[in-house]
Amino acid sequence: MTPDEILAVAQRQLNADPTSSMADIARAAHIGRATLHRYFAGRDELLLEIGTRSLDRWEQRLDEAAVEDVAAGGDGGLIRSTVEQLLERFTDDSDDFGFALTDHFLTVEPGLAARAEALHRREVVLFAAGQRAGVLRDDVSAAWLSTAGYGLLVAAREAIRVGDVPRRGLGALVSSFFLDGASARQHD
Amino acid sequence: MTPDEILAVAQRQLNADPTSSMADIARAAHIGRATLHRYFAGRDELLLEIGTRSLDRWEQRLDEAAVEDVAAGGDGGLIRSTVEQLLERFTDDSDDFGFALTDHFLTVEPGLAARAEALHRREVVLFAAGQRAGVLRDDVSAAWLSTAGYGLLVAAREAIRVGDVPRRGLGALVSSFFLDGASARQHD
DNA sequence: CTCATGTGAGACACTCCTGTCTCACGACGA
DNA sequence: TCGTCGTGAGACAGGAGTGTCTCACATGAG
Repeated sequence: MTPDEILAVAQRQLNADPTSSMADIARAAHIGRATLHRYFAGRDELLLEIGTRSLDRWEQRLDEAAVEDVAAGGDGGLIRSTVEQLLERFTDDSDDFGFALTDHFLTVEPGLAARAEALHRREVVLFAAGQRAGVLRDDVSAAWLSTAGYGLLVAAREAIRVGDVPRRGLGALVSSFFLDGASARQHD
Repeated sequence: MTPDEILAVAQRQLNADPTSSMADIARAAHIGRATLHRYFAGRDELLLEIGTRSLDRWEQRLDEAAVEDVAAGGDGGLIRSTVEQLLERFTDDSDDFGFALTDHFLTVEPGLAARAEALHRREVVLFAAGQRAGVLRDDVSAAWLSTAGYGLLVAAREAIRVGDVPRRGLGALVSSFFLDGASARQHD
């Protein structure tokens, strides 16, 4: 069993129960606790690795979408579709990294928090460009738009947990709600 | 120091650090650890009490808003303003009970989970009525609308934690975003 | 003044998790 | 076949949190 496979199991286990101990994780991976310690020196290191990978994924999504280019371009339609695409990808990713969204250790660890803050700022740049281009409302701060998107990801994870909503199409649901909100649209 | 005052301190402490121990909480309340144990038999009981009170508050908000009556009335405008009012109240309450939104123990504890599920259903009734009245979009489930509202409360708490957004007016921000989303409105 | 009550401080045993270590086993290549 | 390497299992000590108990002290009522 490779470190990557162990990490995947650990993520699943921690998503199910964020308080899982090293012994719980080792059991879920069908390996000895000592073996788990050979790969990851301690629980903190394991969490740190997962947190790092979740930020890697986030960063990768922003890179794929070329948010800086899109923002600089100022094309409203492109910005809007980029936001949609990002939210759908994020929603898919939240399957893997869901617990990282709200885990206290991961939000407190200085290195991770700094990286998360930097990625957050990249998003804010995109949202601000959308506001200037007239496709996103500008009566609220771009930072709030980004944070609201985060909240909807937490909601998506919760909806899956409870089983309220089918996983299929959840990404579209998130991005659609993000853009249009809950009101009935007057221009159908 | 009364039990209520102790609980208030405990909530503040747990909001700041959800992993706080009984000793941390006692220290924050400037009381002895034994005294804390006299009021609350154990950590679980303390958390349970806080969780119960957060659900009490939630229930109280739904009662105040008379959601069943409003839903049965079918008046679209009233439903809409009730949703706005609820979200603003919830946002204010999240100051006190923020950590309860995502705490694992509180979402897992069977009694609390059952009560939360019941309150969630009351909200869904209101949202469904809004859909029938034509003021809320009906291309997504009413359950998702309720869960999305929950996500925005998590976002509001996060925004305050980071300091991105002034607390004043945050309730209006949440309810406005919930209803209208992030898109620029075409009919300004 | 005296006594009862509530409190803080400390001690204690217990549990759980962690991190380390050793040892025996089995697979695998030389 | 024989060694090597990775692994699982178990033992161990240390630390942290919990829950209980005792005791000394202060406050306040009678």
